[in-house]
Amino acid sequence: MNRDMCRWILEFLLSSSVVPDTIAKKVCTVLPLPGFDSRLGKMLALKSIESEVAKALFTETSLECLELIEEIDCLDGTAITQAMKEAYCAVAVECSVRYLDPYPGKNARGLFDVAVNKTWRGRIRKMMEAMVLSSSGKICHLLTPELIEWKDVIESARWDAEVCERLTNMNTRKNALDKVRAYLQETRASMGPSYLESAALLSEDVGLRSSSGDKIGDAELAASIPNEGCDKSVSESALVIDQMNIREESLHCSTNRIKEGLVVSDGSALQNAAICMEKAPEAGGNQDSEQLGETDLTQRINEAIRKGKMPLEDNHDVPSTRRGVIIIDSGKVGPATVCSKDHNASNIQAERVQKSLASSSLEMQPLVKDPLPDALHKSDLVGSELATKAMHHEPPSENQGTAVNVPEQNTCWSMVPYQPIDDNLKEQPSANHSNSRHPGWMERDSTAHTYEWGDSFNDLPGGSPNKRRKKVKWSSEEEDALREGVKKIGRGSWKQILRFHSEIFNKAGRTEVDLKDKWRNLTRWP
DNA sequence: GTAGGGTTAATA
DNA sequence: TATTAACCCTAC
Repeated sequence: MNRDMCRWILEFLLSSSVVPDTIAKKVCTVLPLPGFDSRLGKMLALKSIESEVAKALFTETSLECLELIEEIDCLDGTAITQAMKEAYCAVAVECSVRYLDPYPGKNARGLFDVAVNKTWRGRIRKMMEAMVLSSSGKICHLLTPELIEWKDVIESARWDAEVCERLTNMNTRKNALDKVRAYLQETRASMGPSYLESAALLSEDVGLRSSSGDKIGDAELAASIPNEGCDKSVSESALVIDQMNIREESLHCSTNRIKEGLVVSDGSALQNAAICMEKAPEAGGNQDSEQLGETDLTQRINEAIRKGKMPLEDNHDVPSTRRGVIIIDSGKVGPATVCSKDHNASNIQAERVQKSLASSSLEMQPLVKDPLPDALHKSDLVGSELATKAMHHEPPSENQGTAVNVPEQNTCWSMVPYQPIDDNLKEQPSANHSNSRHPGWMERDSTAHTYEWGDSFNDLPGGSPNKRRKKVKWSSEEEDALREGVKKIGRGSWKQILRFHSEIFNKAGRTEVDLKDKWRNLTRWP
């Protein structure tokens, strides 16, 4: 089959939302694929993300795909949009919170720890380190202040039961779905229709115009076809097929390889030498490559990574799989990231990382005590609450996600009432709340009489009970904490906001009622 | 636990 | 004295 036709078909399949993901994947495996451009690489990554959206189940695959798209966009000079940043952040949060349970059963806490290690202490921390250590001025656009802020929150959930409870009361999955869908919609729109769709539309137009007596030339035909990645001078010339051939000669990026092989992500080589990759073997493939197992391939890549920087020329020594391999080298030392359905190779990588994380998690367990008392574990997991929790959380294993039956793209069976963060919305009743109450000595009972803070304890029950507290003006720190709490948790969840920033609000002995009153003051006047 | 009306005290 | 912020009370 003509390589251009293969490209057009693949582009159409990847760009079409109506083509089932399974069919697109199947075609990818049977087409004799040519070298690919960044557009197809991006489209394939988008398709992978859409696949997870359809299952309402986010894994690190989506994070990796978003990181890959960011690198492609940077190379192409495409701006990294706010929607993409928000989507990445939301998925990162969901990838951890999905394993979170404020009243964990056996091993539940360990799974959350592993997720935090993989996503936040591994992936995102490396981003931060790369930003700090990078001498080339490499900027990771996905590393936003919001993401860094979330890192602290997620980390604190490992030992702070209140944060843990607050996170589980937030519907991070729906938030991630919303953000990712918005990003996908925006990106699909910006990428425009596929070549086949454009050609079909154009042919209709040509037919109409021909019938009306107008003529259309080759140049006009070519100019009307979207042709990202191609020089303008080329796009202005003659036939579209010629353009596609020229583009193919000048670009070396295999979407198929992204999907089928390993992606060793690294920035500087992307910036300095574009994407260095193996030329995909033509039909029949490279015999040596086929004889080498993917396990060997993975080991050799990891070995190269362990040594430090993997020289570009070394890529030629890396045996290609049947579909090839993309090696993107930046000189950054890090584990090979797996972005594929290539289970033989990627599972080995994943297992290696998981073993490492599991061992570190086991080391942590004797040192970190579960902050929740046993009584909470027992008393709260009863009746309808238990049922609600079962709905709230999917089985705490990424592998189990594939078993979830999601017949429709927009269906999320494990959805819980959305916890709004909009100031104008009221928080939904919490599915998880403790019946236990442990008021601090500074915390007032709303039904009790009040006292001056300066009063001694001896004055309290027996003294004059109706004294008002001395007025304590709100500091800017308290106001900022309140605004942040309302933004993140939602207006009306004063108790949760109080707990979230207890270190700030406790200084002046604020109560949840104080927070409510203060917010009323802050929003009362324009 | 929260909302909303009422009260009090500081300040211009 | 009017305004405002902080605090109190009570119904839900």
